[in-house]
Amino acid sequence: MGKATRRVEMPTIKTLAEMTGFSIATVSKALRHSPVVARETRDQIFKAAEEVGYTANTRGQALRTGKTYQIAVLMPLTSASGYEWDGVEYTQILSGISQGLDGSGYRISAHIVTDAEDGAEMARQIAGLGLADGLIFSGILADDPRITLLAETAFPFVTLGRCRRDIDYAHVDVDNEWAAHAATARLIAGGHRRIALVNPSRRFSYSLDRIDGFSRAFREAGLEASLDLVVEGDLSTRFGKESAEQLLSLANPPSAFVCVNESTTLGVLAGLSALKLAAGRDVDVIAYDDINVSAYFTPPLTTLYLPIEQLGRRLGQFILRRIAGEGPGALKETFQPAIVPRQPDQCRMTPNPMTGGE
Amino acid sequence: MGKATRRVEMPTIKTLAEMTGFSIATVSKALRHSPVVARETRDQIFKAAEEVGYTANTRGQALRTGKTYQIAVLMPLTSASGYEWDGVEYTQILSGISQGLDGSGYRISAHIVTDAEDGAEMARQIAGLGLADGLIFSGILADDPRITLLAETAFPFVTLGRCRRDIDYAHVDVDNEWAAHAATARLIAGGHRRIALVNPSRRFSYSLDRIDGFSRAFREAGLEASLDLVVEGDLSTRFGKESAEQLLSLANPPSAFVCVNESTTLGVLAGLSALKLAAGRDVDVIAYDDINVSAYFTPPLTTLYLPIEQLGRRLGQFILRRIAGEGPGALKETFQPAIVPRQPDQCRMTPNPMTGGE
DNA sequence: CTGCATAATAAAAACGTTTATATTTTTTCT
DNA sequence: AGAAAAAATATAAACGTTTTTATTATGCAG
Repeated sequence: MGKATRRVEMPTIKTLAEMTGFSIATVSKALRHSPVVARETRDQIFKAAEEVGYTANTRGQALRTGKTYQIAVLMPLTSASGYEWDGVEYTQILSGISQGLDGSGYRISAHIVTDAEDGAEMARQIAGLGLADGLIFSGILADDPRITLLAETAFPFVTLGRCRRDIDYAHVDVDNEWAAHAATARLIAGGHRRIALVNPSRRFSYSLDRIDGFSRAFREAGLEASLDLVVEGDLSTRFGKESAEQLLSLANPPSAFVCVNESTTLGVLAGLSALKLAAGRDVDVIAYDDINVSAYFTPPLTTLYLPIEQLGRRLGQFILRRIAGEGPGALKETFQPAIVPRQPDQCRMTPNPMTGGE
Repeated sequence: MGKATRRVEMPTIKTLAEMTGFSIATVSKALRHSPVVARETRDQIFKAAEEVGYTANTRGQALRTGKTYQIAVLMPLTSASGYEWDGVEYTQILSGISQGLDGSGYRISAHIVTDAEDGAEMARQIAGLGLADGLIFSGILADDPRITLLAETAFPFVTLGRCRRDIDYAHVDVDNEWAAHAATARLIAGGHRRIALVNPSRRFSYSLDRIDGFSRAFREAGLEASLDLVVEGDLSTRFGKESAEQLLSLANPPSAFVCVNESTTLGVLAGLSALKLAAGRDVDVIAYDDINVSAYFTPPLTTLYLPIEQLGRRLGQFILRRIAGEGPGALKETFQPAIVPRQPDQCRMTPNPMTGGE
């Protein structure tokens, strides 16, 4: 009447009750395949439902059951202006989660958080107010307040990454220690002795994991790790560029880089180029590869490929199982990255007398 | 009792009613700042609310009002395997939308869609079942079924991009015709005559816009547009590389490229590199810059910078106004990209006798 | 047949709001 | 002071489900 094109009245459970002559209770039970209702009546009700195109009203269900049929995902964005590569991998993560949730009726609600405190507050709110039935988040700190917070409640959550505290919770992770070790060992085998590690802040758990792997590779080779060449910062392209420039201007510069993600890698390459150096010729670079694009860098780089979408898929599957009541025990998985060699990664500089292998 | 750590009973409107001695109706009205309730009672009720940390139950509100306090965002992902740059700009878009929604109480629900049909079905569902109060989507086709569908209903939506049909709807867009014209004109002024346009499929509205601008630049210079050098495909890095290789092997190859986004640009650069050519030396490349990273390409490229996060912010603001009842009339904005010169973009090849300016 | 399980369905309450209508209290005016 | 008007609050219904409890119908043993 008043409003233009008033949406046609949606059929409810009551509609079906009137159509079939059964009570709304029976209709509800039938729709949920309850065994107490006779097969024949159930069929009848389903027929009616199909006829009028009935779909359960999520709001009614939500109120009654307390469920939202939503999975909240916290997307960490620094929102540093001009740093717009930030979080690019999140599209793939969301896509993966979405696949993992497929067919379950659960939807994704995305929440942008700008830092750990913000994230903790958001987690508290989501769990406390029941804004979602489950929570997924990443960017895990060595001592992550969100994990300690949520682990105390019964609220289902799964993390992408592990914290360093001994807490029992569902998670999916990449074996960062292994990956950093593999990259570093490969470079050491190629004759490199001064290797830079372009890393995120040590607050992040995976930052520490990478330093561990990095150190182990040196230790296993009987060498002293070039820990003075470990730099940490945001993962922006700018940071990569500045790091490369700064490190290469040192008295005892690196002959190779291990880069934490593609954004910084691109920055490092830009830094090399600004110094008239080239990866694969003057310096070797091995990169973590979130979004499968390093193959197109000039030159193509050796990478540690992280199947990010697959991780996302697992996150989705795990959160569903948590919501279904399963404990965190079996819901832990660590993916081994694949090393994709695209360069010989042989050191072309004479080993520095100060640090070279003895 | 049974369940471990049974979450403490949340205070409801009823709790407040009992605490203050008023009826739940009065409490409800007070909380919503209704003018009918006396100032003094309102203060009393707010004090009680604060005391017990009351927050309105979204599910109750949702059922009663029919509102979900959610904005659905359709994220188009081709999910072509190995093409993981796809949709990288979406993180920024979501971030922008989130900012535009800030303080409104609205949250974002993200829906991954794989193609236009999927997207149309999802739009129909969201609007039909009232899964959200508003809808935002992009990847607009010249004749987009979602727009025609939704424009018929009263369901609030805002698009990122415009379709080519004469429909009145809220949208935010980039002036693609202008941008393609600017890039092409700059290259023509630099002496280029054979210019390639690496473009998405012509199904997309903005693809056509870019061809229009591209053509206009030639027309205004009194030249024939090199329309044979317009290639279309998905916007993957691979597509960029293959396009560059294929175009440069033509008998009458381009001396410059206009690239549709950074993913393809990187591919084009990789293609050039594979042919032992370099941008800025043998060939000029101007790129659209979604995620502000072209500055770090080697060499830095001249780009058309799209303030994508800003677009997102506007999308958020517009959808709120649509939901508040405002018509689409004033909710239309077209952003002018900024051209960021980082190369001279001068043609270094002798003009081809077949097509050179006469 | 009566009584009693068992199966099938119905009735009613509840989830937490909002809102239309009804009631009470206060104010204003004659 | 008393009636009418205005202000403040209360009652009750509704949104669409699910679930507990109650009712009716059916089958079967004694």
